[in-house]
Amino acid sequence: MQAPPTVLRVALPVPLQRLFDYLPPPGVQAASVAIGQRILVPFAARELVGIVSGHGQAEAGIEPKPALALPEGEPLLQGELLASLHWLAGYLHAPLGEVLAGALPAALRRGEPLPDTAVHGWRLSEAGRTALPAMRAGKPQALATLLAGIRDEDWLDGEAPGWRAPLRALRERGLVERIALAMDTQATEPGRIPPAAISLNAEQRSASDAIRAVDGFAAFLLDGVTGSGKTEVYLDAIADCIARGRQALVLVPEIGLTPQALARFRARLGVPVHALHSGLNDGERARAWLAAARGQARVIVGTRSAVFVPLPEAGVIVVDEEHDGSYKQFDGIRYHARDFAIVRARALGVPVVLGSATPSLESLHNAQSGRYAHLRLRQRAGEAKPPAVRVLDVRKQPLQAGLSNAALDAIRAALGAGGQVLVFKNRRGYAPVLLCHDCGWSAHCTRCGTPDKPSAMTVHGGGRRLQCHHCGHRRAVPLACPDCASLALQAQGAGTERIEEVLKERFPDAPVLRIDRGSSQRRDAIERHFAELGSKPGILVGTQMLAKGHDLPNLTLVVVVGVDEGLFSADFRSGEKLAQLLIQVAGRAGRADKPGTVLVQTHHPAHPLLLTLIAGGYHAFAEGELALREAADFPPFAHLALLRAEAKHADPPMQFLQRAKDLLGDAGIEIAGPLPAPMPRRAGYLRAQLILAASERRRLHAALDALMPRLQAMPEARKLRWSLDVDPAELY
DNA sequence: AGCACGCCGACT
DNA sequence: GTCGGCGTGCTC
Repeated sequence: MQAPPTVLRVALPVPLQRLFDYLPPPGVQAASVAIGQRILVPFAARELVGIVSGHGQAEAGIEPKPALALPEGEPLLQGELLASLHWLAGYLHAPLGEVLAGALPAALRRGEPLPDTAVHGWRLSEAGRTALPAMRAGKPQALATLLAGIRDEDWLDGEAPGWRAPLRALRERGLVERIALAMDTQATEPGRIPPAAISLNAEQRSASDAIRAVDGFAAFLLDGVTGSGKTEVYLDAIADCIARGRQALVLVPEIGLTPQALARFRARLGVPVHALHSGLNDGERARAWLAAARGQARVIVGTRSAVFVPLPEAGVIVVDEEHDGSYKQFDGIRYHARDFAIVRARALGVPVVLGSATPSLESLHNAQSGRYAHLRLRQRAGEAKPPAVRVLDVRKQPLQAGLSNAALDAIRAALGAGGQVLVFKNRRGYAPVLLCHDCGWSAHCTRCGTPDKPSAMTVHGGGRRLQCHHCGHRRAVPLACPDCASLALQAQGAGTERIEEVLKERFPDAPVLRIDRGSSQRRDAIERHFAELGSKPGILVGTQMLAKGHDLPNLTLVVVVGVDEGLFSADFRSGEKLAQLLIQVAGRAGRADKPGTVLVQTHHPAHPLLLTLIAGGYHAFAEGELALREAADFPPFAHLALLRAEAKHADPPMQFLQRAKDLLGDAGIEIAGPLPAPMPRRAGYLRAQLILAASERRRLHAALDALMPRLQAMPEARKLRWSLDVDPAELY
């Protein structure tokens, strides 16, 4: 017979691979505290919020402290989610406490009380009904008209964007009142747009039938060209899931969660759709997370971190644009939301649908090996033809801000025919370098780069500011050359700002809109830009942010510049990324009845990636690339982990990684390095890395299981910053 | 990771 | 004579 527990084993958000024992708070029995409950405990000289992860007896020699409080009587993490998070901590070789804390929304991680998840609605008060007929036309009046009947806040978010400002005005005058609604009231709220019948073509139908037919876990790769209507298939699967009384989780890339996309889901599903993304404040995020935990949120659409929502009544998980790089977290807990979504779907026993026009090589490989069901959508809706893609050889051609005369001529022709043009730059931050025309001096970051290969700073802010793209360091452009005092300092190369300038000069009659992180911090800024342009002839200039998103009905020409960096990058994934980007960008041209053209400017017109991509499309490229990956023993044919280290001096990282390599000994895995990282200096820190690879995942993890505790125990480990990245997205 | 403790340099 | 630099050590 087991003695009753006296202590609670608590997982704390500290980088230590162990649990800590506490007595329950005064007056509470240890046995009455559930695993998964939040618990406030004293830890060294501070207070931390931990998660109860077990019960036990106090160990000899340790006097456990009493916990301070249990914020609530019920566990926040339980069932499948808790089990999956345990698995994730093991897979990432990360401390359980950090993984569990990372799964909670920030407000709950800080120990704040559980928010109210009741749904609220607004309606006119008695005074409001009296005042309405006499109100002046305007936003408050329009909102007051809507509020003649009860409207819940989700409905208002979807159907009356920006309703909060006029509401404030009405509330201040006492014309409206807030009412708590029951969930079912909300779902059947009159005035909600009824779900439109989802009509599917034959391909969509068969994909949808395959998804509907599964009972339990199955993974689907929904592999459909741009415009083939993958969203219709998602909507159908979600509608089916709702009809069966289950919850649906939809993951979308960071830039994919637009108000329009949400509105579409809301309108088509006819049930409340809960958004979970970085645009929400902590309170709103906690509320959506908890609403999912309580089964109140039936459809949750969110970015990367939404993969951590509890789904007590899960029915389906969808990962849109599954190849997108934003699913991988780059700091802290380095998880991959797509991969964790698959783990969760398996544990939940529900289907998971991975959708993309340009699937990751991992997913294609899994589809080919039969682990995923491969659903292809080959038809573009609306009879739109795929665009004609042409390579423009710019060797020895005069370039203006990186644009050749041939490209400029094509832009002129497209504008002349009433079309819109997208000038897409492959990577932000290449080039606009400040150069002295007299002596050749150029501006470099003092904190980054190596002496032989200093890292150039790029010109921003209309030519007045310099910024380092590696560490973010900024300074003003000097008035004169520091070396020769000449005043002939000029920006060289073509960032999007330079391209914009040249285009404005060349095409003074056409609107030129630049869209990148500098010019449009917020999502709605992009929306405004698009609205501004409408369907008039004009030119859009931008980077990655323009690769997908809004339909531009009149977009007839896409010019791509800066692909050459992607063709010859050191990273094994750069070819895949470039191919995906080119296909995504090309997919934006030639909607509806207008044929589109894509011009790819390059100094390497015969590069196999470009030739294969143009002749055979993404799948032909992927075939070839998979063969290369197999020959080179790279993912998905090998499994990688990257051990990174950095410090203010060069030696400790290299020595630490060498120690790690020695500890690994002959563990039966491939080890490369330690090597200085390709960009070895970053913000004054010197970085190095050790690449670990194995053809079998088990062997890699067995080696890491043995290595990690020994690294953590090393005294040197405290003197530098180091981290392990399992399944790194990039090798630098 | 924090945070305290501890032991050496430039300030009122 | 103190304030404060960050090296070292610990956290139930």
